[in-house]
Amino acid sequence: MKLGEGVEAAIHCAATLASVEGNSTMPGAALAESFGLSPSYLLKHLNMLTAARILESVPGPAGGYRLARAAERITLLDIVLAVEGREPAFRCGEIRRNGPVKLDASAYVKPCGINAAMLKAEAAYRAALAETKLSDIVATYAAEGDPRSLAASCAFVERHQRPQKPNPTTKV
Amino acid sequence: MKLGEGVEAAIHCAATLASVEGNSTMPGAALAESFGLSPSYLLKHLNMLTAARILESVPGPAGGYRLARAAERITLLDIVLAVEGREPAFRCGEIRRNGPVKLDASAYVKPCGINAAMLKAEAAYRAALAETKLSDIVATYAAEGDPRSLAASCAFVERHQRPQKPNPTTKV
DNA sequence: TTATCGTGGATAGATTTTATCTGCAATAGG
DNA sequence: CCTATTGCAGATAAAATCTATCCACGATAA
Ligand code: FES
Ligand code: FES
Repeated sequence: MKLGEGVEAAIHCAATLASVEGNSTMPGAALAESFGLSPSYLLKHLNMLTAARILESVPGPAGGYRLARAAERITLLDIVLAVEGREPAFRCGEIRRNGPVKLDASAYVKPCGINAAMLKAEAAYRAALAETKLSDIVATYAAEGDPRSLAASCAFVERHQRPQKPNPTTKV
Repeated sequence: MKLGEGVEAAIHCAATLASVEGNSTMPGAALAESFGLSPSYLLKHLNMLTAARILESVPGPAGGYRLARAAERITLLDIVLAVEGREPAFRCGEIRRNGPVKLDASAYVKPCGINAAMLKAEAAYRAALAETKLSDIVATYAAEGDPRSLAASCAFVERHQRPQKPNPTTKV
Protein backbone atom coordinates (compact mmCIF):
# COMPACT_ATOMS: atom_id res chain seq x y z
CA MET A 1 0.00 0.00 0.00
CA LYS A 2 1.61 3.12 -1.21
CA LEU A 3 0.57 6.61 -2.18
CA GLY A 4 2.29 8.35 -5.03
CA GLU A 5 4.54 11.18 -4.03
CA GLY A 6 2.36 13.49 -6.06
CA VAL A 7 -0.05 13.62 -3.13
CA GLU A 8 2.43 15.41 -0.94
CA ALA A 9 3.17 17.88 -3.72
CA ALA A 10 -0.49 18.46 -4.48
CA ILE A 11 -1.46 19.21 -0.89
CA HIS A 12 1.49 21.51 -0.35
CA CYS A 13 0.69 23.37 -3.55
CA ALA A 14 -2.94 23.72 -2.59
CA ALA A 15 -1.92 25.04 0.82
CA THR A 16 0.35 27.57 -0.83
CA LEU A 17 -2.39 28.65 -3.21
CA ALA A 18 -4.65 29.17 -0.22
CA SER A 19 -2.40 32.05 0.75
CA VAL A 20 -2.72 34.04 -2.45
CA GLU A 21 -5.02 37.00 -2.14
CA GLY A 22 -8.37 37.36 -3.87
CA ASN A 23 -8.47 35.96 -7.34
CA SER A 24 -4.76 36.28 -7.99
CA THR A 25 -2.94 33.33 -9.47
CA MET A 26 0.45 31.70 -9.16
CA PRO A 27 2.29 30.02 -12.04
CA GLY A 28 2.96 26.33 -11.87
CA ALA A 29 6.65 26.96 -12.35
CA ALA A 30 6.71 29.04 -9.18
CA LEU A 31 4.98 26.26 -7.23
CA ALA A 32 7.51 23.75 -8.51
CA GLU A 33 10.38 26.02 -7.50
CA SER A 34 8.78 26.53 -4.11
CA PHE A 35 9.18 22.84 -3.30
CA GLY A 36 12.12 21.88 -5.48
CA LEU A 37 9.97 19.70 -7.71
CA SER A 38 10.16 18.89 -11.38
CA PRO A 39 8.00 21.54 -13.10
CA SER A 40 6.97 19.28 -15.97
CA TYR A 41 5.79 16.56 -13.69
CA LEU A 42 4.12 18.78 -11.13
CA LEU A 43 1.96 20.20 -13.91
CA LYS A 44 0.45 16.75 -14.33
CA HIS A 45 -0.75 16.75 -10.77
CA LEU A 46 -1.93 20.36 -10.89
CA ASN A 47 -3.83 19.42 -13.97
CA MET A 48 -5.64 16.65 -12.15
CA LEU A 49 -6.57 19.10 -9.44
CA THR A 50 -7.89 21.44 -12.10
CA ALA A 51 -9.89 18.65 -13.73
CA ALA A 52 -11.39 17.86 -10.32
CA ARG A 53 -12.45 21.50 -9.93
CA ILE A 54 -10.21 22.01 -6.96
CA LEU A 55 -8.00 24.49 -8.78
CA GLU A 56 -8.74 26.96 -11.50
CA SER A 57 -6.24 27.80 -14.18
CA VAL A 58 -5.76 31.03 -16.09
CA PRO A 59 -3.81 30.81 -19.33
CA GLY A 60 -1.66 33.48 -20.85
CA PRO A 61 1.10 35.59 -19.37
CA ALA A 62 0.38 36.64 -15.79
CA GLY A 63 -1.74 33.48 -15.64
CA GLY A 64 -1.39 30.53 -13.31
CA TYR A 65 -3.39 28.58 -10.75
CA ARG A 66 -5.66 29.52 -7.88
CA LEU A 67 -8.12 27.69 -5.66
CA ALA A 68 -11.46 27.05 -7.35
CA ARG A 69 -13.29 27.55 -4.07
CA ALA A 70 -12.62 28.67 -0.51
CA ALA A 71 -10.05 26.66 1.44
CA GLU A 72 -12.78 25.85 3.96
CA ARG A 73 -14.57 23.88 1.27
CA ILE A 74 -11.59 21.79 0.17
CA THR A 75 -10.76 18.66 2.12
CA LEU A 76 -7.70 16.48 2.00
CA LEU A 77 -9.93 13.74 0.63
CA ASP A 78 -10.79 15.89 -2.37
CA ILE A 79 -7.13 16.31 -3.18
CA VAL A 80 -6.12 12.71 -2.55
CA LEU A 81 -8.94 11.36 -4.70
CA ALA A 82 -8.15 13.81 -7.48
CA VAL A 83 -4.50 12.79 -7.60
CA GLU A 84 -4.72 9.09 -6.79
CA GLY A 85 -8.01 8.26 -8.43
CA ARG A 86 -11.35 7.44 -6.89
CA GLU A 87 -11.10 3.68 -6.94
CA PRO A 88 -10.69 1.95 -3.58
CA ALA A 89 -7.25 0.68 -2.65
CA PHE A 90 -8.52 -2.83 -2.09
CA ARG A 91 -9.66 -4.37 -5.33
CA CYS A 92 -11.58 -7.60 -5.01
CA GLY A 93 -10.79 -9.97 -7.87
CA GLU A 94 -13.58 -12.35 -6.81
CA ILE A 95 -11.03 -15.08 -6.36
CA ARG A 96 -13.59 -17.01 -4.34
CA ARG A 97 -15.12 -18.01 -7.66
CA ASN A 98 -11.91 -19.32 -9.18
CA GLY A 99 -11.69 -22.53 -7.20
CA PRO A 100 -11.81 -26.02 -8.68
CA VAL A 101 -15.49 -26.29 -7.82
CA LYS A 102 -17.53 -24.43 -10.38
CA LEU A 103 -20.66 -22.96 -8.88
CA ASP A 104 -23.45 -21.00 -10.45
CA ALA A 105 -23.09 -17.22 -10.30
CA SER A 106 -26.20 -17.13 -8.09
CA ALA A 107 -24.06 -18.52 -5.27
CA TYR A 108 -22.12 -15.24 -5.17
CA VAL A 109 -24.84 -12.66 -5.12
CA LYS A 110 -23.82 -11.60 -1.61
CA PRO A 111 -20.60 -9.59 -1.60
CA CYS A 112 -17.59 -11.28 -0.10
CA GLY A 113 -17.28 -10.52 3.60
CA ILE A 114 -13.57 -9.88 3.21
CA ASN A 115 -14.23 -7.29 0.57
CA ALA A 116 -16.84 -5.65 2.77
CA ALA A 117 -14.46 -5.49 5.72
CA MET A 118 -11.68 -3.97 3.66
CA LEU A 119 -13.94 -1.38 2.10
CA LYS A 120 -15.32 -0.47 5.50
CA ALA A 121 -11.80 0.23 6.72
CA GLU A 122 -11.13 2.31 3.67
CA ALA A 123 -14.31 4.27 4.33
CA ALA A 124 -12.90 5.12 7.76
CA TYR A 125 -9.71 6.32 6.08
CA ARG A 126 -11.60 8.54 3.71
CA ALA A 127 -13.81 9.86 6.47
CA ALA A 128 -10.73 10.91 8.41
CA LEU A 129 -9.34 12.66 5.35
CA ALA A 130 -12.65 14.36 4.72
CA GLU A 131 -12.58 15.81 8.21
CA THR A 132 -9.47 17.84 7.54
CA LYS A 133 -10.01 20.97 5.50
CA LEU A 134 -7.33 22.80 3.64
CA SER A 135 -8.01 25.80 5.84
CA ASP A 136 -7.14 23.67 8.87
CA ILE A 137 -3.78 22.86 7.36
CA VAL A 138 -3.06 26.51 6.68
CA ALA A 139 -4.23 27.56 10.13
CA THR A 140 -2.07 24.97 11.86
CA TYR A 141 0.90 25.98 9.81
CA ALA A 142 0.35 29.66 10.65
CA ALA A 143 -0.02 28.87 14.33
CA GLU A 144 2.71 26.30 14.85
CA GLY A 145 5.08 26.73 11.95
CA ASP A 146 8.52 28.16 12.48
CA PRO A 147 8.47 31.98 12.08
CA ARG A 148 11.37 31.88 9.64
CA SER A 149 9.67 29.35 7.43
CA LEU A 150 6.43 31.28 7.67
CA ALA A 151 8.08 34.54 6.64
CA ALA A 152 9.86 32.87 3.75
CA SER A 153 6.62 31.35 2.48
CA CYS A 154 4.78 34.65 2.70
CA ALA A 155 7.55 36.44 0.85
CA PHE A 156 7.57 33.78 -1.84
CA VAL A 157 3.84 34.01 -2.38
CA GLU A 158 3.99 37.78 -2.39
CA ARG A 159 6.69 37.73 -4.99
CA HIS A 160 5.05 35.28 -7.40
CA GLN A 161 1.33 35.89 -7.20
CA ARG A 162 -0.18 37.72 -10.16
CA PRO A 163 -3.33 39.80 -9.76
CA GLN A 164 -6.16 39.05 -12.17
CA LYS A 165 -8.87 41.18 -13.64
CA PRO A 166 -12.07 41.10 -11.60
CA ASN A 167 -13.48 38.32 -13.72
CA PRO A 168 -15.36 35.95 -11.42
CA THR A 169 -16.07 33.11 -13.83
CA THR A 170 -16.59 30.30 -11.35
CA LYS A 171 -16.38 32.14 -8.10
CA VAL A 172 -17.94 31.05 -4.87
CA MET B 1 -3.21 4.29 -3.71
CA LYS B 2 -3.39 0.63 -4.37
CA LEU B 3 -3.10 -2.58 -2.43
CA GLY B 4 -1.39 -5.54 -4.02
CA GLU B 5 -3.69 -8.33 -4.99
CA GLY B 6 -1.77 -10.58 -2.64
CA VAL B 7 -3.79 -9.13 0.21
CA GLU B 8 -7.00 -10.67 -1.04
CA ALA B 9 -5.27 -14.00 -1.50
CA ALA B 10 -3.66 -13.89 1.93
CA ILE B 11 -6.88 -13.14 3.78
CA HIS B 12 -8.80 -15.80 1.91
CA CYS B 13 -6.09 -18.36 2.60
CA ALA B 14 -6.03 -17.46 6.27
CA ALA B 15 -9.79 -17.81 6.43
CA THR B 16 -9.56 -21.22 4.82
CA LEU B 17 -6.86 -22.31 7.22
CA ALA B 18 -9.09 -21.24 10.09
CA SER B 19 -11.34 -24.15 9.14
CA VAL B 20 -8.78 -26.91 9.43
CA GLU B 21 -9.13 -28.95 12.57
CA GLY B 22 -6.68 -29.03 15.44
CA ASN B 23 -3.07 -28.86 14.37
CA SER B 24 -3.64 -30.29 10.91
CA THR B 25 -2.07 -28.52 7.98
CA MET B 26 -2.93 -27.75 4.38
CA PRO B 27 -0.37 -27.62 1.57
CA GLY B 28 0.21 -24.35 -0.22
CA ALA B 29 -0.57 -26.00 -3.53
CA ALA B 30 -4.05 -26.87 -2.28
CA LEU B 31 -4.65 -23.29 -1.18
CA ALA B 32 -3.57 -22.04 -4.58
CA GLU B 33 -5.89 -24.47 -6.29
CA SER B 34 -8.70 -23.44 -3.98
CA PHE B 35 -8.63 -19.89 -5.36
CA GLY B 36 -7.24 -20.47 -8.83
CA LEU B 37 -3.99 -18.69 -7.99
CA SER B 38 -0.44 -19.18 -9.16
CA PRO B 39 1.11 -21.65 -6.66
CA SER B 40 4.62 -20.26 -7.01
CA TYR B 41 3.54 -16.73 -6.34
CA LEU B 42 1.12 -17.53 -3.57
CA LEU B 43 3.94 -19.15 -1.65
CA LYS B 44 5.62 -15.78 -1.48
CA HIS B 45 2.67 -14.33 0.36
CA LEU B 46 2.22 -17.36 2.58
CA ASN B 47 5.84 -17.04 3.43
CA MET B 48 5.38 -13.46 4.56
CA LEU B 49 2.53 -14.58 6.76
CA THR B 50 4.78 -17.25 8.21
CA ALA B 51 7.56 -14.73 8.82
CA ALA B 52 5.03 -12.53 10.63
CA ARG B 53 4.07 -15.47 12.87
CA ILE B 54 0.55 -15.50 11.56
CA LEU B 55 0.96 -18.92 9.97
CA GLU B 56 3.07 -21.91 10.89
CA SER B 57 4.63 -24.17 8.30
CA VAL B 58 5.45 -27.86 8.53
CA PRO B 59 7.97 -29.20 6.00
CA GLY B 60 8.09 -32.63 4.58
CA PRO B 61 5.40 -34.79 2.98
CA ALA B 62 2.03 -34.39 4.68
CA GLY B 63 3.27 -30.93 5.65
CA GLY B 64 1.74 -27.56 4.87
CA TYR B 65 0.43 -24.47 6.62
CA ARG B 66 -1.80 -23.81 9.58
CA LEU B 67 -2.68 -20.80 11.73
CA ALA B 68 -0.01 -19.95 14.26
CA ARG B 69 -2.64 -18.88 16.79
CA ALA B 70 -6.40 -18.88 17.23
CA ALA B 71 -8.43 -17.05 14.60
CA GLU B 72 -9.78 -14.80 17.36
CA ARG B 73 -6.28 -13.45 17.85
CA ILE B 74 -5.59 -12.63 14.21
CA THR B 75 -6.83 -9.34 12.80
CA LEU B 76 -7.05 -8.16 9.24
CA LEU B 77 -4.45 -5.55 10.15
CA ASP B 78 -1.98 -8.27 11.03
CA ILE B 79 -2.40 -9.83 7.61
CA VAL B 80 -2.35 -6.59 5.65
CA LEU B 81 0.78 -5.36 7.39
CA ALA B 82 2.50 -8.70 6.89
CA VAL B 83 1.81 -8.72 3.16
CA GLU B 84 2.07 -5.03 2.31
CA GLY B 85 4.74 -3.98 4.75
CA ARG B 86 4.52 -1.89 7.87
CA GLU B 87 5.43 1.48 6.37
CA PRO B 88 2.66 4.04 6.09
CA ALA B 89 1.13 4.63 2.68
CA PHE B 90 1.88 8.33 2.82
CA ARG B 91 5.57 8.96 2.72
CA CYS B 92 6.65 12.50 3.49
CA GLY B 93 9.64 13.53 1.41
CA GLU B 94 10.07 16.73 3.41
CA ILE B 95 9.60 18.75 0.26
CA ARG B 96 8.95 21.80 2.41
CA ARG B 97 12.72 22.02 2.83
CA ASN B 98 13.51 21.90 -0.87
CA GLY B 99 12.40 25.41 -1.73
CA PRO B 100 14.67 28.17 -3.03
CA VAL B 101 15.00 29.61 0.46
CA LYS B 102 17.50 27.58 2.43
CA LEU B 103 16.63 27.52 6.09
CA ASP B 104 18.40 25.97 9.01
CA ALA B 105 17.25 22.48 9.94
CA SER B 106 16.06 23.87 13.26
CA ALA B 107 13.17 25.48 11.38
CA TYR B 108 11.74 22.05 10.70
CA VAL B 109 11.83 20.40 14.09
CA LYS B 110 8.04 20.32 14.18
CA PRO B 111 6.58 17.69 11.88
CA CYS B 112 4.77 18.96 8.82
CA GLY B 113 1.05 19.39 9.51
CA ILE B 114 0.18 17.73 6.23
CA ASN B 115 2.18 14.69 7.16
CA ALA B 116 0.49 14.57 10.56
CA ALA B 117 -2.97 14.77 9.01
CA MET B 118 -2.25 12.02 6.52
CA LEU B 119 -0.79 9.74 9.15
CA LYS B 120 -3.76 10.36 11.40
CA ALA B 121 -6.09 9.24 8.64
CA GLU B 122 -4.00 6.16 8.10
CA ALA B 123 -4.17 5.41 11.81
CA ALA B 124 -7.96 5.40 11.49
CA TYR B 125 -7.65 2.96 8.60
CA ARG B 126 -5.48 0.63 10.58
CA ALA B 127 -7.72 0.88 13.61
CA ALA B 128 -10.68 -0.20 11.51
CA LEU B 129 -8.70 -3.15 10.18
CA ALA B 130 -7.58 -4.08 13.67
CA GLU B 131 -11.20 -4.28 14.78
CA THR B 132 -12.00 -7.15 12.43
CA LYS B 133 -10.76 -10.53 13.54
CA LEU B 134 -10.27 -13.49 11.28
CA SER B 135 -12.87 -15.33 13.33
CA ASP B 136 -15.38 -12.61 12.43
CA ILE B 137 -14.73 -13.21 8.76
CA VAL B 138 -15.25 -16.93 9.16
CA ALA B 139 -18.36 -16.47 11.27
CA THR B 140 -19.93 -14.08 8.77
CA TYR B 141 -19.16 -16.43 5.95
CA ALA B 142 -20.70 -19.35 7.80
CA ALA B 143 -23.80 -17.33 8.63
CA GLU B 144 -24.42 -15.49 5.37
CA GLY B 145 -22.54 -17.43 2.73
CA ASP B 146 -24.36 -19.43 0.13
CA PRO B 147 -24.95 -23.03 1.34
CA ARG B 148 -23.53 -24.48 -1.86
CA SER B 149 -20.33 -22.46 -1.56
CA LEU B 150 -20.13 -23.34 2.11
CA ALA B 151 -20.44 -27.05 1.43
CA ALA B 152 -17.88 -26.93 -1.34
CA SER B 153 -15.38 -25.14 0.90
CA CYS B 154 -15.89 -27.64 3.72
CA ALA B 155 -15.43 -30.56 1.37
CA PHE B 156 -12.29 -29.04 -0.07
CA VAL B 157 -10.75 -28.49 3.35
CA GLU B 158 -11.76 -31.98 4.45
CA ARG B 159 -10.10 -33.45 1.39
CA HIS B 160 -6.79 -31.59 1.64
CA GLN B 161 -6.06 -31.19 5.31
CA ARG B 162 -3.34 -33.43 6.67
CA PRO B 163 -3.29 -34.42 10.34
CA GLN B 164 -0.05 -33.84 12.23
CA LYS B 165 1.57 -35.63 15.09
CA PRO B 166 0.63 -34.11 18.46
CA ASN B 167 3.74 -31.93 18.44
CA PRO B 168 2.74 -28.55 19.84
CA THR B 169 5.94 -26.61 19.18
CA THR B 170 4.56 -23.07 19.19
CA LYS B 171 1.04 -23.69 20.32
CA VAL B 172 -1.13 -21.13 22.10
C1' DT C 1 3.57 40.73 -32.55
C1' DT C 2 5.76 38.52 -28.92
C1' DA C 3 6.61 36.34 -24.81
C1' DT C 4 4.45 33.79 -21.10
C1' DC C 5 1.56 30.36 -19.44
C1' DG C 6 -1.58 26.07 -19.28
C1' DT C 7 -2.95 21.67 -21.98
C1' DG C 8 -2.37 17.42 -24.04
C1' DG C 9 0.15 13.80 -26.07
C1' DA C 10 4.22 11.15 -26.95
C1' DT C 11 8.10 9.17 -25.00
C1' DA C 12 11.35 7.04 -22.10
C1' DG C 13 13.70 5.62 -17.76
C1' DA C 14 13.06 3.88 -13.08
C1' DT C 15 10.66 1.27 -9.96
C1' DT C 16 7.33 -2.06 -8.39
C1' DT C 17 4.42 -5.79 -8.99
C1' DT C 18 3.48 -10.28 -10.63
C1' DA C 19 4.99 -14.73 -11.97
C1' DT C 20 8.05 -18.65 -12.90
C1' DC C 21 11.87 -21.61 -12.20
C1' DT C 22 15.64 -23.93 -9.84
C1' DG C 23 18.22 -25.91 -6.19
C1' DC C 24 18.15 -26.92 -1.31
C1' DA C 25 16.66 -28.59 3.39
C1' DA C 26 13.26 -31.18 6.03
C1' DT C 27 10.71 -35.31 6.73
C1' DA C 28 7.01 -39.05 6.34
C1' DG C 29 6.64 -43.54 4.56
C1' DG C 30 8.41 -47.66 2.72
C1' DC D 1 18.58 -46.11 3.23
C1' DC D 2 15.72 -44.35 -0.49
C1' DT D 3 12.17 -41.75 -2.52
C1' DA D 4 8.58 -38.61 -2.89
C1' DT D 5 6.42 -34.50 -1.08
C1' DT D 6 6.61 -30.16 0.93
C1' DG D 7 8.36 -25.49 2.37
C1' DC D 8 12.23 -21.98 1.58
C1' DA D 9 15.52 -18.84 -0.65
C1' DG D 10 17.23 -16.79 -4.60
C1' DA D 11 17.65 -15.65 -9.44
C1' DT D 12 15.16 -14.28 -13.24
C1' DA D 13 11.94 -12.17 -16.27
C1' DA D 14 7.60 -10.23 -17.97
C1' DA D 15 4.20 -6.74 -17.06
C1' DA D 16 2.43 -2.80 -15.01
C1' DT D 17 2.95 1.52 -12.87
C1' DC D 18 5.28 5.66 -11.42
C1' DT D 19 8.24 9.37 -12.43
C1' DA D 20 10.08 12.61 -15.54
C1' DT D 21 10.94 15.13 -19.81
C1' DC D 22 9.88 17.14 -24.10
C1' DC D 23 7.31 19.44 -27.74
C1' DA D 24 3.42 21.31 -30.39
C1' DC D 25 -0.61 23.84 -29.52
C1' DG D 26 -4.08 27.39 -27.93
C1' DA D 27 -4.87 31.37 -24.98
C1' DT D 28 -3.79 35.96 -23.70
C1' DA D 29 -1.55 40.04 -21.51
C1' DA D 30 1.54 43.57 -22.71
S1 FES E 1 -13.50 -12.74 -3.32
FE1 FES E 1 -12.50 -10.78 -3.33
S2 FES E 1 -12.34 -10.36 -1.18
FE2 FES E 1 -13.35 -12.33 -1.19
S1 FES F 1 6.94 18.21 3.91
FE1 FES F 1 6.16 16.17 3.63
S2 FES F 1 4.03 16.44 4.03
FE2 FES F 1 4.79 18.49 4.30
